[in-house]
Amino acid sequence: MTRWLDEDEQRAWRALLSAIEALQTGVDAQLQAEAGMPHTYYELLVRLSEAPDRSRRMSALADAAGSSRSRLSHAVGQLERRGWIRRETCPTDRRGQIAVLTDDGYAALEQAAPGHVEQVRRLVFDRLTAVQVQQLRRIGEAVAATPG
Amino acid sequence: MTRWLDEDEQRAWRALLSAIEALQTGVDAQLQAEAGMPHTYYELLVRLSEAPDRSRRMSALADAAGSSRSRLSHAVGQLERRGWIRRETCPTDRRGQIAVLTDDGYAALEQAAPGHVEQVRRLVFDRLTAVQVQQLRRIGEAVAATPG
DNA sequence: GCCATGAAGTTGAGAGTTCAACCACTTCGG
DNA sequence: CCGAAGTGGTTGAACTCTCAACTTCATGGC
Repeated sequence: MTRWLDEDEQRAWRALLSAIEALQTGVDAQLQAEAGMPHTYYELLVRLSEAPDRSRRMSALADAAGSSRSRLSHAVGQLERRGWIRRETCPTDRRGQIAVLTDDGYAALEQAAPGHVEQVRRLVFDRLTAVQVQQLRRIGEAVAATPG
Repeated sequence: MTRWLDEDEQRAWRALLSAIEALQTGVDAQLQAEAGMPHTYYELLVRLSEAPDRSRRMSALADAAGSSRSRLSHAVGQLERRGWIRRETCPTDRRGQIAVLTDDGYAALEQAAPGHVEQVRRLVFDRLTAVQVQQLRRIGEAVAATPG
């Protein structure tokens, strides 16, 4: 006995899917073109830049960026090759790795940020009222909340 | 002179990113596990199933599903190999191709749909009030609207 | 009619993600 | 202490997506 989506839910769901598609394409294309990295990589740099000593344990970084461990490993490998991140072994747990944002990485982030924010504004905030921004936050938080 | 995001925008943006991440992972994992296809493929089957004769020109299908031409070509190739879609050449435009949902494809969709809807409900609608669903629709439509 | 231009689709290579193993190390029960 | 189970992280293969050519066919101006 499947409870199908009613008319309103259907519309909302499809609108959401279209919005997500537009967002991802727009954000990724901009970052790829102007900064040579996908949005997921940008997010990693952001999270690292906000952390104490610009560094974080791999798994903490994965959680903060909403990434799987595997994805993070591959991504950090790539970013390490570019010299934007450096790996250090954790002193208290020899299994652990610590990802550190390098100066070059920080510079890359600083250089990429304005264009990215501009694009986010164009794609999202220029299209919404202040009230809708509040609504969006509530909705986003509800959907993002872990208990699935 | 970059106009950075203010506190509220920042929160809303991050909540949205987390929500999108949770959604994509949840939806894709469910469909992959129970139906052996990613969400983008599922969308293609849905759009075809709704079209007259269960068929559509490639480019119309791409637009309807919010996909690039290239992505669609690859995807239809894959789905054709599974016998879920068939290609026909367009009678009025010899460049054109028409994607047709096969009976097997329709069956696959019918089999996949309940679990998918269930998951969408769990991830989205069970977490929102009716009012929020309306809000979400408005916001989604605003963000999805083409004029970038 | 012809040619330039543009639209419809496809293709292959490169990049990122997932999934399932896997190794190294830590923790916990006995 | 010792072994079992669990945690942290990596790896390679399979898969999907993007981007930039490229082919084929339609169209509009001359």
